[in-house]
Amino acid sequence: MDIMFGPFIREKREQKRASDPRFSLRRLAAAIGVQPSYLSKVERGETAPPSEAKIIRLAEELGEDPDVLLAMAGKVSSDLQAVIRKKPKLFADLIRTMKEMPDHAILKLVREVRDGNW
Amino acid sequence: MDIMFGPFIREKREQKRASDPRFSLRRLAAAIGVQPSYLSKVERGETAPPSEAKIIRLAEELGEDPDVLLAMAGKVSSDLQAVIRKKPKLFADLIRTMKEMPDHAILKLVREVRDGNW
DNA sequence: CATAGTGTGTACTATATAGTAAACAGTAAA
DNA sequence: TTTACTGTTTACTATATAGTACACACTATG
Repeated sequence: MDIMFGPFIREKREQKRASDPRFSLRRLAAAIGVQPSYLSKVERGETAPPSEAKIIRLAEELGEDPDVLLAMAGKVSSDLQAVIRKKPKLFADLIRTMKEMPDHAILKLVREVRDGNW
Repeated sequence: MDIMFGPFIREKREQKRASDPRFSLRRLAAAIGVQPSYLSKVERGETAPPSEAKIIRLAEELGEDPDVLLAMAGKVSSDLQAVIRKKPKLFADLIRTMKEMPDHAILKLVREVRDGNW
């Protein structure tokens, strides 16, 4: 799940590139603020995925979900971590409980809590 | 919230030490597998908190909640992170939604989900 | 055929993380 | 007064993280 980050980025970039020359490796690298050589190595999985900040910039440029890209890179966004750290017992409990639940149950729960049906 | 980790450990250790000589700095250091000099620096906040593994050993020895100690050290346990990474969208959504809820609401929700009232 | 742009290979580098090892000074008991 | 502890100081160190800088070879365009 970790080796796929680079190739996934490459694929998405090349898809976009077919219709938009701004998605050349060099131009994307410039857009997210890294050297082309570095992005090249990242995309081929020769190097570990970049920092959280660069991954979020990539997500913005490619129109991908930052949490998903971070997960592919073996990371969890620092803002989520901050939420957990403020109430560690509560959130540790919540997450370990929800771990056992099927996707649709979590989805439903989130919707109901957010809609105030709680 | 980060500077308090060391002093908190020292306080808990000294409390235990009053009735149990196994909680001298040197003995506790040996128990968790670090040099006394290192634990000394950690307890005085001279050095950053130890690795997750050592913090968990500390929690075991001191009878504290590992998630709470990790939070004080500015960390989130890697098993929680793994849960989030497996379903990043779902859990990112869940956590950001629950962030706004009061403690008792989260607590109640966890209890009800766990008791199957869901 | 020059030049502008493509991706890649090679060689480093700065900073953070997570500690070790040995010696030192003080206290308490045998 | 030696022995066995206490906690601390000082000086390093290995590994990981997150990249940079420059040169190279190739392709397409004007």
